[in-house]
Amino acid sequence: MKIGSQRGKLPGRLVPRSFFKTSPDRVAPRLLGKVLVHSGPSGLMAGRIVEVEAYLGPHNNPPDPAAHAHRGITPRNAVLFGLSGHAYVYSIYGMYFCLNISCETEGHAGSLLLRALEPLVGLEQMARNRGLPPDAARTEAYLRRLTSGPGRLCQALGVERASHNGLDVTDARSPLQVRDDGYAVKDVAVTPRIGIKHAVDWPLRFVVAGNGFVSGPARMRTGRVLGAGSR
DNA sequence: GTGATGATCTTCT
DNA sequence: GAAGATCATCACG
Repeated sequence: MKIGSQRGKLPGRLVPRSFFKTSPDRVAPRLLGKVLVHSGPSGLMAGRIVEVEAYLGPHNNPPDPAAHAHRGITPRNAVLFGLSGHAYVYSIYGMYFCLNISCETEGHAGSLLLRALEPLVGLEQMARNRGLPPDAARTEAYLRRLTSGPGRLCQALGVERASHNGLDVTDARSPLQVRDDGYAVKDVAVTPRIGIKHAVDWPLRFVVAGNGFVSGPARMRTGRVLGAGSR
């Protein structure tokens, strides 16, 4: 399929690279409400970003011990040290993938982990990719299992390392894009990051306050709501 | 609802 | 050789 041929069908407008050029803790809250779009062999799928974690680059003071870039560049994390706005996809626990977007300037290796989407387009295909039966009722509990969680959203959209690592999400020709459809998030809440062993209480996880597609146990789905003007 | 357990393998030391 | 930015399932209350 020719990607360019369906450019006009994609929701909203492309988010420019300049959007990603600042530090992860500043970009992450602003990324909430944007739309992740994947146009691949199995069709168009899209979801609204409702949960993002920030991982600070090794230049940060103090350094972020939970970040993959913490000990410097390796073959795995090389994408993070390049231009901002590129997909960093890695495999985790031998069975899942996680999708990040590089940010900050070249060499600074800031990273944004996409942790949950609210599914918008291509729900049937997402369910197939996740190995779930189709469900006409589409209860919230069912929809949550599609894209609530970093491993789940990659599986739902068919994102994996071999074909998606290094893609430019700010390129109109890319099968993986971040787009802005004008949706405005009301409140952003902050919590500690999930599933890490270091810097466990740094407030670098950002969620759309009150959104049902945020991942994790109930007590982790709410947090301190950021005041107006801080985003 | 919560907490524990195991699956499974890539990456870096 | 160990750790790891996860998830599904199970027991329990």
